[in-house]
Amino acid sequence: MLDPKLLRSDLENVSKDLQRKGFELDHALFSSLEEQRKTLQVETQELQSVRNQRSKEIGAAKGRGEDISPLKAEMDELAQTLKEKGQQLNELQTRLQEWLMGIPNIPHESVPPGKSEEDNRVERTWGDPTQLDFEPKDHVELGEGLQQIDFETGAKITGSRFVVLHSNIARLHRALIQFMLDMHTKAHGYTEVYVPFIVNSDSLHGTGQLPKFKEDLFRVETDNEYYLIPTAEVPVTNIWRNEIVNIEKLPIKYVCHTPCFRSEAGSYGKDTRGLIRQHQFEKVELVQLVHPDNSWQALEELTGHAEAVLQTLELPYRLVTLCGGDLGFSAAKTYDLEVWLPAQNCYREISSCSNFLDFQARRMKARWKDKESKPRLLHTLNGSGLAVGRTLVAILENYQNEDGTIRIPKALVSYMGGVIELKSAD
RNA sequence: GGAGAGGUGGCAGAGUGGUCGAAUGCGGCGGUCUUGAAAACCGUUGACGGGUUAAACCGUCCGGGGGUUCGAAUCCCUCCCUCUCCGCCA
Repeated sequence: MLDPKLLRSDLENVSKDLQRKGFELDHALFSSLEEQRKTLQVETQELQSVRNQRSKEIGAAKGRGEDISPLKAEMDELAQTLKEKGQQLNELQTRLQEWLMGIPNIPHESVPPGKSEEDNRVERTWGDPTQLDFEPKDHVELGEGLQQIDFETGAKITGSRFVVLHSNIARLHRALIQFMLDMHTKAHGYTEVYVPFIVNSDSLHGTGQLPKFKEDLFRVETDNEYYLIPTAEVPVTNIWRNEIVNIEKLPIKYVCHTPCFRSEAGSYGKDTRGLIRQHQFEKVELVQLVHPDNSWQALEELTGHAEAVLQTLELPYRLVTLCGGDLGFSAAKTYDLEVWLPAQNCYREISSCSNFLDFQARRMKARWKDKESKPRLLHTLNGSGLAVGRTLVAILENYQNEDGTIRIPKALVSYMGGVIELKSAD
């Protein structure tokens, strides 16, 4: 959520900045709601003030044993007016709040203009695209060839966009998770957390998935309004919802492995082949809560932590800055890491690292405080470190041999119990 | 699932219709004392919103929502959460 004070004081510029995200701000609506709110709020508060004063007088008069019935009659009318005004104010504030919740974050000035991913800016490339002296197979062909990736059974058990992994590919999938968690805890100073995979709607409002993106979520059928998490970002960031953290604890850095569940509404027909876009996938997520002065530096660092995983696995990738139009709802700036996939002959997203500034923190009331000052909003960041399924895809495709076997990256051999190659007999 | 107890400020904990945003203790901050620190003593210390150049000032908040009342932390309804015991169970 944006700062309402900013909207009141600088509507023109906010509006201009939001256009870079392709968002049209309704000036007239805001101005009119805001004006009504102000008038009503002042009126209501004045009435409340009178009521409080009169009530005290009644109390005092009663204490002296006086007749209070004339005073009470006067109060009846006041109470009635107050009730009406109060209700109007409530409705208005709810409307304003909902409207505000639907406004995306303002893109940072360094975010390139543009409408779609074609306008994203490539910042740097690491490694050379893998050269194979044979026709590369894609991960589906490789996995099915080894009889260790089984989409048909996934579809039978549940439906499309689900998968069953077998034997050493299942193990490699697990090895990747352990490897990533170990790296981020040991080398990058993150604390590992384990969190619920089902969350309530308050948490989803906090990080920005609700109210606008309900159709992307799986709702759990219970009396409570519960959802499966679309990313660990939701439960992990919400650890600090409605909390005030002592400045000495900053920065807070969490790493968390969870499954992620996404309905993928609106992506019908897109990436229908393979592991790239599943309803259920594993992700190791990096989350930071930092002092507002440090969030831009933290974004560079966090992105570097995700890059380190790719580098250690020796997977070629590039780093792009998302353009305004491709930027997510809550983010002020996002770096995507795109890994090279030989079979597709292109780079594909494997990590997304964002700075949200105080946008999520304001929704969540996640604040920090030092000795002298009042509570102030934190800045939040997160990034994939990395998406596990897509990393598996990248390894299969980049480390394939002509006969369809797969070499295991050096860094993973110990996690694979010494296995150095995936073969169909496994 | 059954029975019971409870949710109050950073924490602990009093408060059962008015002068209660809330005693007291701890913690925090400032000071006295001290070469310094500790102890002791004194003072101070909630959040959010409106308002103001700044202040003054005003409002809201005692788990959430609703109700009764001139007036609610306190009474009623409802939901959520925590704890204890029993049952079941990875």
